[in-house]
Amino acid sequence: MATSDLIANFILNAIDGSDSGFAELQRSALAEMFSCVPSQINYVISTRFSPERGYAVESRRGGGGYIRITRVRQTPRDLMMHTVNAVGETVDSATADALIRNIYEAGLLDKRSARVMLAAVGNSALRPAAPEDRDRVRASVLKHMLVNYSSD
Amino acid sequence: MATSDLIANFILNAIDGSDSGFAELQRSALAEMFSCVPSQINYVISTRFSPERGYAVESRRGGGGYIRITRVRQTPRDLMMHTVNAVGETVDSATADALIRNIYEAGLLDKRSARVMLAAVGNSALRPAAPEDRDRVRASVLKHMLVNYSSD
DNA sequence: AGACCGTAAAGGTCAGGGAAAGTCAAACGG
DNA sequence: CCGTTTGACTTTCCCTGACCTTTACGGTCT
Repeated sequence: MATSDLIANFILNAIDGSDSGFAELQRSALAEMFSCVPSQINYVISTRFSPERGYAVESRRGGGGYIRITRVRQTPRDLMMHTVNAVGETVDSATADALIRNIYEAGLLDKRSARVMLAAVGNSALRPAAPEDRDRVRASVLKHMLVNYSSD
Repeated sequence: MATSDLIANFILNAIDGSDSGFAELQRSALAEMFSCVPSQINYVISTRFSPERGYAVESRRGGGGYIRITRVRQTPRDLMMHTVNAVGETVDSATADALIRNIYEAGLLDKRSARVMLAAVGNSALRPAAPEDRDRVRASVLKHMLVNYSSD
């Protein structure tokens, strides 16, 4: 089995085995443990713990740095994940709008958060992005908001 | 946990636990207490108790010197306007983070909305935007979210 | 008493070193 | 070809120490 898969499994176990619901790792320690370069940890995270797969990642650099990986809550997981996947690599304004309204109607979002999300992915908010980047940025922003909303 | 975090928590408790609404500290005593050099106290103050995070700092040197840290309170409306203004045309990730945390600490945002906003303006979410556009997009998204949040 | 001065006791600033995570593109392997 | 692995380089954050500025206090001189 590839090293990356071993690392991914290790992280999964760390999340499941913690009562806090997230895994808090040290990149260099993990790299040491699996005898690989630190940047491979980033590779594993970006390929296996992406928003599309239902994970939110926070980190901090410098002394005492860490990487924290949280999985979205179990309850709304399927519906929310379905939406995140529906977003894809790019999404236009109208579709994003409809998706947000959809999960709001389904009771997965409270009203305030729904409004915040709508504001964030509107054409007006994304005006400063280059036109060719806009739908891609919109998709990324939306996915990040969704996984972080449902990850405690 | 890093020493600076411990010091920051100590100061926060000192503010909360005082009826005067501020903490009055002695830099050298605090440094002694945490076994660090005095200038680390300045580091903690400038990184965690900046005006952007909603704190005002006064101090006095010489015999009987002190550092006084006050949490600034404003009316919700003023704080929100002030924050939107502080964003400006561009805003970097660290500043956006501090601004959101500040209005959350002040009780203007519920926790989930704060999390959603933090996710939306994070470097990770804005990655698809061209690097030279990123701070501008971040500013626009943040302002739109704030304005729409407070309108009701 | 009042002005002046010296010293010690605070806090302030800044640059730098080191620790940790992030980025990116090239090399590798099935 | 595509996913994996690597390492050079960058960015962010923490911590320290050398040096600077301000203030209080006490003593001395007139």
